[in-house]
Amino acid sequence: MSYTIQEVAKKMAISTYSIRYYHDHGMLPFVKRDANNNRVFEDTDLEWLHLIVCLRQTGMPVERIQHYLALVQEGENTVPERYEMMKAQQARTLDEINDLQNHLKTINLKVDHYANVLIHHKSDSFVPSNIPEAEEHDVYQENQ
Amino acid sequence: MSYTIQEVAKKMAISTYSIRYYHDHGMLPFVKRDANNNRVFEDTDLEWLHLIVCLRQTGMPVERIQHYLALVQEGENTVPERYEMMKAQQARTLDEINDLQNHLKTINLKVDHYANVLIHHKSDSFVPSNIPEAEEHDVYQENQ
DNA sequence: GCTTGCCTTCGAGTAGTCCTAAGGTGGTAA
DNA sequence: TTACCACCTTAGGACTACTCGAAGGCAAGC
Repeated sequence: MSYTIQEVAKKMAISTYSIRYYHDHGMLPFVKRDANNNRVFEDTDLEWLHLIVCLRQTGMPVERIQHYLALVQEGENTVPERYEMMKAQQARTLDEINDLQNHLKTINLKVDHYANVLIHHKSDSFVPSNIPEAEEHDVYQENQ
Repeated sequence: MSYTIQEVAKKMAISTYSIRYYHDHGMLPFVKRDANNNRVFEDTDLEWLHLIVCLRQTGMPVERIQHYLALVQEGENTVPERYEMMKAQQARTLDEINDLQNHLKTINLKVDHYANVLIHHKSDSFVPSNIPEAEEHDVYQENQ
């Protein structure tokens, strides 16, 4: 199967701009062109791109991805470095998920608070002020 | 309690550059200055900043955060809009956590694969090629 | 008095994405 | 044949949210 840039963009849920950017920066080395110079993507390219999207969205900079892809093409002797890179990315992603889950708790409190305000004091209750203290239903509390 | 910009940066695990950026862009409206023009952060400022960091790290653009903070200062009649904003952010964050968990699976497969390669064929096994097909232990497979 | 270390402002640099402009190609249809 | 649509191309600029460097102020310690 082969695909146009637009089909690939839809499949991967990213923009055509990003795909061109990755291609122009050497991250999709197997993409071919048709007679009209249009990019033609094969399944192999989709796999590469899927990995690129995965690494980008877990926060790996383009430069590191380029390095990783170069290692893949270099051969089996680069496996130790690739292993370390993926382990680092794994740890990084776990951290990020953890951070997001903590942030989610803060947001949940806000949602609950506003839901309560909307149900209980429908503009008829005493509201002391609108300085930020009025928002302190989830007072920031951290380490120590 | 009051804090220097550096103490706040450490507490929030962000750079002093970012804090100045948020302050310069009106997102920390209660930060005071000492006799030497240095920023002085109180606990109230930490709460605001904590929320800013939370919203930023869950992907809300600075412009939206500015709008949200303006709504907070505007008073109780903006609660419905704030409620909608926080619900949207909640949904967005759940999506992002989900995406990250899927990406993590891909990365886990890579880690496992490389671990296997390192244990079993310690450079003495038959390696067919180093074209990307050699990497296809987690072939990209998606919708349909 | 000099160094160290923190703070300040201002302006420039960066990554990655997004968008516009200007143009080419292929298909359909009046 | 001409018009139009929908897609593709490139080059280059705009944008966001930082990130950093330069140049300088102030206070403490030797």
